[in-house]
Order: sequence, then structure tokens, then C-alpha cells
Amino acid sequence: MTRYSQTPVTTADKTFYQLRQDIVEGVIAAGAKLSETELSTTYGVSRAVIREAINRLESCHIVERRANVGARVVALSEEGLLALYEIRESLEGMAARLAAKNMSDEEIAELEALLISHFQDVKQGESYYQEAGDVDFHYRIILGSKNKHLISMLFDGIYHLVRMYRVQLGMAGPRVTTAYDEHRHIVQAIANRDQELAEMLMRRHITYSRNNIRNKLSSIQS
Amino acid sequence: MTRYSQTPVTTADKTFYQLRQDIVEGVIAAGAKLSETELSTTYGVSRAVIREAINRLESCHIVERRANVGARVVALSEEGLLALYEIRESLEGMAARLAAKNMSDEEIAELEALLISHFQDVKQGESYYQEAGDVDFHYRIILGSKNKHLISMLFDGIYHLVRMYRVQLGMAGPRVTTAYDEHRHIVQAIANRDQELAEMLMRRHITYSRNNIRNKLSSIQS
DNA sequence: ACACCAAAAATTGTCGACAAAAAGACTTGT
DNA sequence: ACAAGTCTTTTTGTCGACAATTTTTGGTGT
Repeated sequence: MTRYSQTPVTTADKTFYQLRQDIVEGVIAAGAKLSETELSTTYGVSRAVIREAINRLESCHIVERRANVGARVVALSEEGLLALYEIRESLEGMAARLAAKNMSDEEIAELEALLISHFQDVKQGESYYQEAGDVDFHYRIILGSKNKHLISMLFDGIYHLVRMYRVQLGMAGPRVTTAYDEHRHIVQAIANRDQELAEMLMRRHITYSRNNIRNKLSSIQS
Repeated sequence: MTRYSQTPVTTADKTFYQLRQDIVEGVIAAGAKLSETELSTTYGVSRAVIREAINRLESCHIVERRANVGARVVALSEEGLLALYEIRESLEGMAARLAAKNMSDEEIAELEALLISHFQDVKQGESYYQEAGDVDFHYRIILGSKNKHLISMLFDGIYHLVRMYRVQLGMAGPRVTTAYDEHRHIVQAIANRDQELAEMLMRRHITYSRNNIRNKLSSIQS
């Protein structure tokens, strides 16, 4: 499988990945200030390395930086999450459309196989599907778009932010069986090379997730 | 008007903007290697500053970097440009949808006024419309989406790349009068708060541009 | 007590130097 | 003449120190 994962080579790479993980997982709290000197001692690297890592985190929209002042981890908000899902609807809808056009027959076969293995999991009542399975499914379609920018925007940017919300606001979210059906129909459309339908179904699928999340959020807040 | 333009404050900022401009305008050729030491003498700043600038250029997908090897300006290709337009179709379509939902009545009025001033230009046969006017129109709608990520992706990323193609492959492109009509219909849909239609018309508008460009490119190559 | 200004402390921005890795040049052997 | 390996050179990666800016602290006057 052609996976999309750059192995870290330089220490700045490793520090960037580590920092991103620590922020996404909540080890470093949302909204917290990132002191360069403090982080450099914590992670045992020079300030230059920390600076490079922070710069890259800024490009991902995981931290916000003000000149001569410093960087803060972004604050999580309901509207922020909904904005992310608007992007996802747009970009992943297009990804599904392009996947229907550009995926090889072999890749589609693999996608169908993945779906079947998920079906087994769902039938056995495993909750595996919820997180990794869902992500894997979407990953394949995004990769199937064969559009470099699309892939990078979603994998390097949006997805880490989405995960940050998922982890820190605790949205594992069910929707397992219904989501499975939606996935199935999307794959079918892709297999039929029906670009319009693939895009439409994907957009709906994400809109549903979005509404599901919004309901949860408002029920928590009330 | 709430414009989207960060004024450079640190020298790294300025160097980044300067470098980006020089690449977009072709002063530094597409595909060229970016030597850190060379650039630091050319621009009269330290290597650390150059490195930060290059890192930010990498986030914009304007340069590609390989660890321990160096950075190169991206190569321009037909498929690369078409891929950019796929993203634009998706993202700006969503922007138009969100603009129809989120723009204030005042902003919409300003947008209509802008359109009228463009109409004057077109009637007088001015070619002003082609570049700045078109960009301004799209900018307002993107800003009108009120989606931070959407705005950043297009303004900080895609648009500079698109301009790089325009400048270096010399695509000023006519389509003036037809594009004007398309713009008019889009504004009308936004004014009517018709989200579906606004998105659809914007997507068509960009698809037309895309096809126009593709025809030009293939006619050049043949 | 509060507002305002000035000095001190802390933090970010920039720089030059050293370490590590890659690219190029040269030698050697077949 | 060509290939492989080694040494040299060049380039990138990392580090600590200095400069510039912001924040905090402390004092002064009203």
C-alpha cells in the first residue's frame, strides 16, 4: 500500500511531530502559550529547532503566532469545529468526485475489500470501526483523488485539527452502522465511475457527521 | 474595508514576501534550486532568516524541500495548474455558498457596487477588469464566507500559485465579457441568499476558466 | 487609590560558528 | 575506458550568544 507518511529524518522533524502529537492529544492544553525557551529545555533541543517546529505548526493552523509576542495553541470552539467540517464537506466531496475519475480498478477493489473487512468488524460488534476504520476509509478516497494539494491540505492540515477536537472534546461518536451504509454507497458510486453521485454522497455523509456533532455539542452545553 | 493583508513586521516576514514575489514574478525561475548561503548574501540577511522564509514557502507549496539536500522552486506543469483549478472549484464553490449565508446586507451591497464599477470599465473597453478586478471580486466572496480556514487556504496558498502560473505562462486570458455576466449571476444568487445556486454558479464559472486555460495550453503545446 | 512613566526582567528575533550530511573530484584497480 | 571507492568540498542542520522588542515591576505624582 502506498501510504502517505513521511518518516522524520531531522531532529526538527521529530520535534515537530512530537509537539503536534502532544498538542493534539492534549498534553499541551488548547489555548496554552508556547514558550520557546521552556519547550527547548523540555524537549532537549535548541531553540532554533523549536522555532522551526512552531512555524510548521502555525502553517497547520494548530498554533497562532504574533510577531515579537509568541505562539499560542489555538482555542477550541464549536464554530471552529463546524468551520472545519465545512472545509471537509467541500474538499472531500471533490476528493470523492476525483476518486471516481482517477482511482485505478485495483485501488477500487482494495477499497471494496476494506469495506468488507469493516463489515465483519461491525457485525461482530467491534468498535474498531469508529476511529481508525473510518479514517482509513476516508484516507483512501482522498489519496484516490490523485490531487497533490487536496491530499496535503487534508492530511497535513485539517485532519490533525479534527482529531484534536475529537480527542479533547471526547467525540468518539457512534453513527457506526449508518456510517457504514453511507460508506458502502460511496464506494458503489466510485466503482460505477459516477462522479456526480460520489461527490454528492460524500458531502451528505460529512454533513450528517457534522450535524451529529453539533447536536452533541449543544446537548453538552445546555 | 476589512482587508486581508498582514503587514510585514520582522525581517523574516519581509524576506518571505520578497522571496515569494520574486518567485511568482519569475525573477527566480521555476524549478531553480534555492541555495541558503547564496540567498542570504543576495537579500542581505542571515541564513536563519532565509531558512524561515523557505520553510514558509514550503507550506505554501511554492517550493519543495528535501531533508539534507535543499529546496527547489516547484516546476510548472499543465496538470499542476488543472489540479489547482480543481481545488478552486471545490473551495470557492463552498465560499460562494457560505457567502450567500453569511455576508451582511452591507457587504452584499458593496459587492454589487463593485460589480457596477466593473461594468463601467468593461463598457469603456478597459482591460483593467482582467486581472485586479477579477481577483478583487473573488476575494470579497471568499472573505464573505467568514470561514477562517477557507480564507487562509485560498489567500495564503492557492492564489499565489495561480498567479505564478498566470504570470509565467502568460495567461492574461480574455473571457472578459462572459466572465462579467457570470459574476453578475453569482452576485444575484448571493443577494437572494440562494446558497445552492451561488455554489453551482461559482463552480461553473471556475470550470469555464479552467477549460479556457486548458485549451490555451494545449494550443501552445501543439 | 489610581494613573502614568521609567527601569528591569523576560521573551522573541537575528546572527555567526560548528557539526553532520550530501555532492563532487580524484585516485586506483580491472 | 570505465567502475568503484575514498577524499575533498560544499551545503544543510543545529547550537549558543547577542540584539531588539515586549511585558512586568516599581516608583512617582496627583
